[in-house]
Amino acid sequence: MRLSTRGHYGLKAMFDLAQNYGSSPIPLKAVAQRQNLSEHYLEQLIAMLRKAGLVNGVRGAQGGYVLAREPSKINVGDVIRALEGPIAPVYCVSEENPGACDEADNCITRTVWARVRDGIAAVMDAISLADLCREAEEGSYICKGKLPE
Amino acid sequence: MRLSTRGHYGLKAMFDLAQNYGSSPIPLKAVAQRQNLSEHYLEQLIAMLRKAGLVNGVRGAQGGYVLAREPSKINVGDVIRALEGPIAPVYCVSEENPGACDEADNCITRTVWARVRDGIAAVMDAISLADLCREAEEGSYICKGKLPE
DNA sequence: CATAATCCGAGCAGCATGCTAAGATTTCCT
DNA sequence: AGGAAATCTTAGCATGCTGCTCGGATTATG
Repeated sequence: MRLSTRGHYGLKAMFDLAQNYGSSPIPLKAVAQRQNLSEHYLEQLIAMLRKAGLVNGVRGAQGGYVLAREPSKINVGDVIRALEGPIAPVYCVSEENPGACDEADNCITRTVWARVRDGIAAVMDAISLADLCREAEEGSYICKGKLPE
Repeated sequence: MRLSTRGHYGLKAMFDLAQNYGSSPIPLKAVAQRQNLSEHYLEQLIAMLRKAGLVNGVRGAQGGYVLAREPSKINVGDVIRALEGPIAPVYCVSEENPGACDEADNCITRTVWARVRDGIAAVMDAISLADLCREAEEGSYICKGKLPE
């Protein structure tokens, strides 16, 4: 039940771009340094985000990346789906193209996974990049230590 | 964001045991056949469930497995944690022993993962094996086809 | 004592992850 | 014009996890 680093790093990068939204394009090198990520690896992640229409690249010197739309119009679910594919605790309840049960599949467990899927999606779709920026601004989060249990 | 087959198959097996709760021990072979799973593979999964105290094994002929407590006292979260480890979309918000942020980790994203974690746990902890048996009994589920979007 | 079952551990092919590396291309700035 | 800064593209690769299989040891029943 784990996210890969793609989603993890990718959201950090998108948050970084959201914080700098409105200014000139942000080069990946700056994002990588601020977020402490490998620049080359980030290139691959941002390519996926670009293909998903979430960011635009600006080539050449003084180029970089810019969010394709306002931070309030991009939510965590968008970012994660672009990087990790459709949300699906198991293949047969994937958000897109859910595989059919095989004969003996007992669908009771499917209803569980569908509810888990919807729970995850509900959380992710309710948080926009703008929300994250605002929370960071307000300092309304616990940081530099353990999260509360 | 996927469950491995351990959680998937393991819950099916536990549901099977729950449906047969109260009778004599159920041999794994029967579970494997009904749920269409590899018996040898199931052995490994059930070993994890046994170590977690969720099932008891009865050795020898006419042996098998029995739930360690009433189906209403075992929920989906128990099963999944036994098979997949603590719920943690990313390592730094694991339910147990959450790793500390490294210096540059931007904790805003951590709050997202913590909320996702809690969302998953809330769903899983709210469903008991008894609930699943009751739903199966009532037929209050959509089966043999696609789940509703 | 044969049979049915749980237990235990080793092994292993295949796949996804998380990178690194090397370059081709585009654009800005001087 | 030309160099520098950046995006883009493709390939490759080590490592670890997954999803099994296999063989056997142990224990109880009848």
